[in-house]
Amino acid sequence: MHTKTFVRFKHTFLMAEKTTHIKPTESELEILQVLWQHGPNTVRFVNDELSKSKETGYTTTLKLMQIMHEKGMVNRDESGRSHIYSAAITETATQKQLLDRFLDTAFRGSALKLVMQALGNKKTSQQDLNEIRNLLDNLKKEEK
Amino acid sequence: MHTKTFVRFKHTFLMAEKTTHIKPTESELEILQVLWQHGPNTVRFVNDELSKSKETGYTTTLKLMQIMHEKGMVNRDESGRSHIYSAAITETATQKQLLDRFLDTAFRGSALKLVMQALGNKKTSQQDLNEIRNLLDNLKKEEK
DNA sequence: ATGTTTATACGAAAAATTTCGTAAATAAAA
DNA sequence: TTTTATTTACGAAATTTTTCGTATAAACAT
Repeated sequence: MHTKTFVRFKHTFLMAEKTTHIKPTESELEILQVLWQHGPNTVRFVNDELSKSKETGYTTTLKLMQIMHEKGMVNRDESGRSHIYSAAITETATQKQLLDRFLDTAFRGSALKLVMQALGNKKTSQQDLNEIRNLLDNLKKEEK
Repeated sequence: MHTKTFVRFKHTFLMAEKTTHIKPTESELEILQVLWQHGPNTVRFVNDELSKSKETGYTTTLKLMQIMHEKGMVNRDESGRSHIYSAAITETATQKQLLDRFLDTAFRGSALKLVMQALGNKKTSQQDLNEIRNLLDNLKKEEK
């Protein structure tokens, strides 16, 4: 889908084509994960990867990827007999989208609560904790 | 669905009714949010709340809440004419569930990436940042 | 009492997502 | 060449989620 939004900028209004609303389903996300992780690949490869963690029929994966192509979620190279699919949206952009939505629906928008849950529940490595600490320091500096 | 799990406690094994696999759909989650935020309430109230942010028919909300009741996701008091629904699962337990799942599907399990996105994207308040810092300090102390 | 509003129950349509079977084409193997 | 395997295309069934219409009963107002 496609939504138009008004965005205030200085003293003018601009139309912003919001390419938002990439809303991969759970299955689509699993496929994107494979493509992000391993780069452009065939349906066969993706299906083999998915098969490692769950039952999945070849034509099911194929159909899903064809649909994703229709939606513009993946590109495909049709030059060879087996088509090569690649993600058309970046991992971080998608994560940002999903996170925003998730934050709203699950944590009523409170990033604090989400972060605390994420850190509290899981045993996070010492190194990761340090990285977060650095990020915090940077954020502090930025707002002078 | 309902699963039973063994939980080790001291030197004994106990059967724990794990209300695991609560997988509220997006609509169900919206309803739960209202119940968590405002406490036990009627379908009418919940529907009015939802109506503030989106189109929603009364019987639609009713049906959803009835289904949620069947699933054991909410309790209801049928003593009066208008039934009073209340959340049967806690907000934090549900958040933990959803977060775990979300972490896997969207961030491939990396709490670090998720946290950094959450903090990086959104402008988090100074106070929130401090709270996180405290949490980090506590986590540091705990592992001696 | 009679009509109007407001509830629940419930079936079933509508929409979205996922799974699968089969046909047709191409490549590879025998 | 002839079979066998692999691939895409595609329709449609199966599932899940969401929405809605209608019947029925209770409460309320006139």
